[in-house]
Amino acid sequence: MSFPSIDKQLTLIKQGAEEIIPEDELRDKLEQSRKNGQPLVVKLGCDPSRPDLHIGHAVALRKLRHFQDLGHHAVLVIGDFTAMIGDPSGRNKTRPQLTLEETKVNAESYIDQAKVILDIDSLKICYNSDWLNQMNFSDVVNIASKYTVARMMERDDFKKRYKSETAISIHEFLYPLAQAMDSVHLDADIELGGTDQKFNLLVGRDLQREHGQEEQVILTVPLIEGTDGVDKMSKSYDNHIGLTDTPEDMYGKTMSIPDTMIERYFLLAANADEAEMKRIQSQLADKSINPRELKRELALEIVTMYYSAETAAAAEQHFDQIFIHKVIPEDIPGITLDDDVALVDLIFTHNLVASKSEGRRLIDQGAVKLNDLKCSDRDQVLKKGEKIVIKVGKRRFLKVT
RNA sequence: GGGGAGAUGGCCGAGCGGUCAAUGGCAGCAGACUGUAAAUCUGCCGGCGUACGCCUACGGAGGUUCGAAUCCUUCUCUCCCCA
Repeated sequence: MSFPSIDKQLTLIKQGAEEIIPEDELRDKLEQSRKNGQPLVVKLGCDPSRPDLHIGHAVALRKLRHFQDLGHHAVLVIGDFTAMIGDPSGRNKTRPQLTLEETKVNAESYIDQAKVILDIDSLKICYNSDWLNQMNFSDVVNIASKYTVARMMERDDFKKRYKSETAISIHEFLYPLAQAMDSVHLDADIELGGTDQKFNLLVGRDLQREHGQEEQVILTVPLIEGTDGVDKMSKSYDNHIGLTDTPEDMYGKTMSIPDTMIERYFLLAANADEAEMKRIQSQLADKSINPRELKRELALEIVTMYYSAETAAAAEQHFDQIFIHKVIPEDIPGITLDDDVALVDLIFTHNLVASKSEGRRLIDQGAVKLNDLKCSDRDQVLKKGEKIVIKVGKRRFLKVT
């Protein structure tokens, strides 16, 4: 097996990376591996407590893919055991604990989605319950004795929670230790993770040292902000772009990011290289391009990544139709009326509004259109057999035939 | 074991006997405008009723009061200090 030059490897590895600790050890490891023709073991842990992946997860997955492309040995650790603990990282409260069965189902869909990004043939997948489940209480006491509370409290989120007087359960301290044991078990050379994982990744180094292993190098990637441009992308904030989203949604959601996020998305979500980033930066800086055009480019690129160029082009066309030409889409839900019905009731029962109150409010605000005509009568009744297209806001439609 | 503080709407966070369906910020929704689902401005933002109204809500359960998110008792949970 031959590897690209060290500099070439480093360039790709560093692309979009937040931190590499310590960088000179990475270089050493790369040199060693190149000399011996021995690939590095690169570990990425994933949390199967949620089944849906989004492009935030994809940042780390693509980084892992980079290592695969360089000829290294990628290992995806499914944290089915650690999911039972519930990683508190970046959270301000304890995560719900899941059972092994629950995580198993999630893990399968996770792998299925990760396939789109990773080279599945050369990927090693393992479950950390395989070794963590074997440990007994005295083993746990033993590794727990290797770490002090003061060190645990260095972790930012623990510190914050402690300061803000929110609960920290003892078992949460075990999470970093468990994750570190994964590194020991795999004798990992490099571990990847989001910036919120930095502490956990560093614990891996400590435990490896305890076990007489060469310490892993850690590489963190930024956590991408969600489509609101404010919070970290997360399903629970409802600001995520899911890997299994339809191409239309994926395109549309990308178009909805604030302008300030354009650069970041290109770098983290679209894999833009240095030259491309430079171009984008200068275009944004000198205003030689309408930011909208960059977003189109971005959206097209992202959809292409997860689907195909043709699908992406179709998604773009779909978007233009609806949002620029404001055409009513083809595939809207349709119903037939068997009786006269109040408009408010109809849009409520078909989930176009969350409550009848909201429906009335929207009608008052002129947000409801019947066949493209504003309807301002909150008592509007639709007659049986009437054919009409109802539009609530810009995106909610119902066809009555 | 002892002493103290606290639990408020999706989140953060005011309120501390009536005027509280509860200030404000964030998120969300809509309208205008536009470059799009960007930015900005405006409006809405518990439910049910066409307005007055009714119901449900301020950790749970009781109680005091004409009246409680606000006071009392108790339970659950959290935090701090001392041992």
